[in-house]
Amino acid sequence: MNRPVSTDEQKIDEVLSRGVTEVIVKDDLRKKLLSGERLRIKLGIDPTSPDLHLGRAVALLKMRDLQELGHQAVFIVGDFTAVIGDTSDKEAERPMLTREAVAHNEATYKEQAGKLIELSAAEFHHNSEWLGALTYAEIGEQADAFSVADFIARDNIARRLEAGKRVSLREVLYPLMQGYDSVAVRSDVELGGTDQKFNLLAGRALQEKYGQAPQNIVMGPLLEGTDGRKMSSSWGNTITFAMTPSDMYGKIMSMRDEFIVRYFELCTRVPMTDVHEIEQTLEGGALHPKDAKMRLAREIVTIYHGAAEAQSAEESWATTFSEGGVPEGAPTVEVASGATLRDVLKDVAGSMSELRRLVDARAVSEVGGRTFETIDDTITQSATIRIGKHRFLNVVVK
RNA sequence: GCGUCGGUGGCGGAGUGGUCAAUCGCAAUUGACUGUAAAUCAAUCGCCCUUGCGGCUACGCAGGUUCGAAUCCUGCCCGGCGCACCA
Repeated sequence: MNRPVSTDEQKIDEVLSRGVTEVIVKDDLRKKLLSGERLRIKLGIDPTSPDLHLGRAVALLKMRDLQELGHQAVFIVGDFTAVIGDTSDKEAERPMLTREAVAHNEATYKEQAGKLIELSAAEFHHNSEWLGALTYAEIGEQADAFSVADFIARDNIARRLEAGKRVSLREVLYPLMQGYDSVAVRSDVELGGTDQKFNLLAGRALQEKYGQAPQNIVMGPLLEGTDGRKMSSSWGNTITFAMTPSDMYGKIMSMRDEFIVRYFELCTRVPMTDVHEIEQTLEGGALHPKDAKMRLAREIVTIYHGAAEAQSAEESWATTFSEGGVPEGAPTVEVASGATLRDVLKDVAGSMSELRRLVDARAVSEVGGRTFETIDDTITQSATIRIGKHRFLNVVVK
């Protein structure tokens, strides 16, 4: 479990550069990594949502790299912060998480994150252990490390103030809590996204206040979703760890070309020399973007599901979309002979009006067969019905 | 607490008594083109049906005025801002 700490300079430099936007303080961290000292690497996890997406993989892969260098992974489950949470979401009233919910999400997290990191060598802590025990006096003391101006200067706060939006005092407390986590676990390095910069820096400030050496910070970029916007579950542009191999493969294939190289760098462990080569051949036109993407999809699916599954996802994708076949895993319904589209598809479409529109748009057809003309068309033999590009339904006539 | 401005479709944001199911932008869906990419073009984008210049339900909530209200009035709820109160 305690592997020796590696001071391989080349590996260390890759750790400090691949998928990294900023390191604070870079020289100091580099020196520490080279010193052979075993460092404590902190990564906070949010137990509110059980589904990890590829955006999270950036920090987790970084953690993995550091683990391989022999450093100690320290995960903080934000069970306390999740409750008091930051209210930046417009959906107000964040529900109080029950202990069961936290435990459940944590278990899911471990299961999913375990694809990327060595779980058995990682520490897990709950920040309710120490945050819940703080007294008002101590909180006041900590709060003294920051000025109101610091907060107002923050981009996201400033923008909301500008726009006349409400900013809760509670949100201002958030960095204090995250910062104190670093004190509690004696963090040497904290990982996070660039959006976390302020909170990460708060850790340094508080550690100094408590007489600890301030942690170094490694910030990674925020991964774009498949459509180029910020990856967010509400946009539907995420790729989650829990997706089936085919879904994951398909999602990656429908991603914008311009992110291919970025995804290789951030979401895979393909050596950077290969990544650079892919980048160059793509630019030179020697490599078709589709082929690059297929390799990318294979690499990523392999991480989460293994090589065999990746292989069959690729084959399934090829038959479905290149040869007009049917994907595996399409839902199946049984109907009586003579059933009409309206009977069979109203639920799939969402509403009758929607189904009418789809049929009018000639979006509903039998795979390899006719295109339906009206919602009263009947189905007399088993077939696979396709709605638009992505939705399939196997219909079995009894 | 007082004053003031505001709460409209997934989001932003028009509309301020009469064809308003609600201009427009974004997002989304579908078709064409493709590599299930992007870009582009086109259509759709509350629900229901016997598809009609059809019916029903919608503009924070509840009432009211009116032939008629998202638009006016009253009360309540929620948010911003200002002032005060409390210290």
